Amino acid sequence: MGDFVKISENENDDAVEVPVEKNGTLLVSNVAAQFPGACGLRYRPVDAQSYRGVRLVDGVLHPPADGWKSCVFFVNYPKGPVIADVRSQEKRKLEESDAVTAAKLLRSEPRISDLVVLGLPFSTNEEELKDYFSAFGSVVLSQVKNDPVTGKSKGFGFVRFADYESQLKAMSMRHMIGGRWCEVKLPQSKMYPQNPERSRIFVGRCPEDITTEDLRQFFCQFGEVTDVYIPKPFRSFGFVTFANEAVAQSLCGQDVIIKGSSVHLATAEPKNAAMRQQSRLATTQNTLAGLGAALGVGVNAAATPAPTGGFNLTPAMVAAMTQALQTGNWGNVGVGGMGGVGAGPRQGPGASPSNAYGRPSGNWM
DNA sequence: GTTGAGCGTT
Repeated sequence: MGDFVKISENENDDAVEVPVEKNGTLLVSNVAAQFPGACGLRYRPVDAQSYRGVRLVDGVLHPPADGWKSCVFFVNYPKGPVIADVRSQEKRKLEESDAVTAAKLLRSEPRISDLVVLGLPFSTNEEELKDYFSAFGSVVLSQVKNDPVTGKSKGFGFVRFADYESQLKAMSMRHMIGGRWCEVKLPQSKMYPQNPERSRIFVGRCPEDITTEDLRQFFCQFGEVTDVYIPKPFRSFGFVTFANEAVAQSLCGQDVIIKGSSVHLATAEPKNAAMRQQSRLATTQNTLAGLGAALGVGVNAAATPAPTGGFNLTPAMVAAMTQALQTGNWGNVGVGGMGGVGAGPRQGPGASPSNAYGRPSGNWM
């Protein structure tokens, strides 16, 4: 039984040893403690030229057949469409599609977010909270939530940093504040509302020898896979369900190579739901056009050729953006920049310094 | 004057 797993960010980076649980599994949370934002692991089996994902169930990573000691594992991050990995699977034979171009452009820094601080001493005030977290970087928001009637602290609050690096640092460790261990997490309110129907993708053109395990191994590089289904008798397609619907949606419309076969990924929504989706998209065209303008790209959900210089966003990209517009969360779409999109609140480094102790403007609707 | 998992009166 190995005590540690060697994990590194990239092939050339030094590995970090992350402890294995008593039952031989590895917790994603432990990986994320060393690699903030990590959502999974992949590795190179000796007999394979492509990466293989580590099985992930409910935040628990299960050891591959050869165990944790067999090789170094690499960190997966949820940065929206994982184009680079798809392309390596395809041996870079395919032309760069519009979706790939769009995804590369859209794939910038992760977002800054307010962070919830749990477990504060009831005596800690907003100034002390800010002073503590200033050790990690510039604090642009510090709040302690009080009981409306008693006026006393409820023992939790919120902080926000001016830059994402500070946020990562603060999120990657526990904090001793006023003599108590406190937790710092992304707020629940910022989590994606998951729609089970949109978390599932259709995998078409499957070869007959494909197994649910093949699909699971391939798709877990993009995010946590919660279910794989191949109808019996074999009908050349299957379904893969992700824990995060944005991951599923980011893959739709692509062709990927699995076990040497080009399979097609599409939305698994029923037809009537797809129709409703279409009309919903139509209503957001103006907003998306504004987004496209901000990014300097053409936006066209029908993927017709752009006049000049720009490129199109596929329906899958538009779907991901639409979701972001509706939830106010761009985290899994990866659209960078604090301003100019024209949808959703603007908040953060650009906000006035007098915001330091309160009245955050980030209301996320 | 007490408490101790959680999620934000604007």
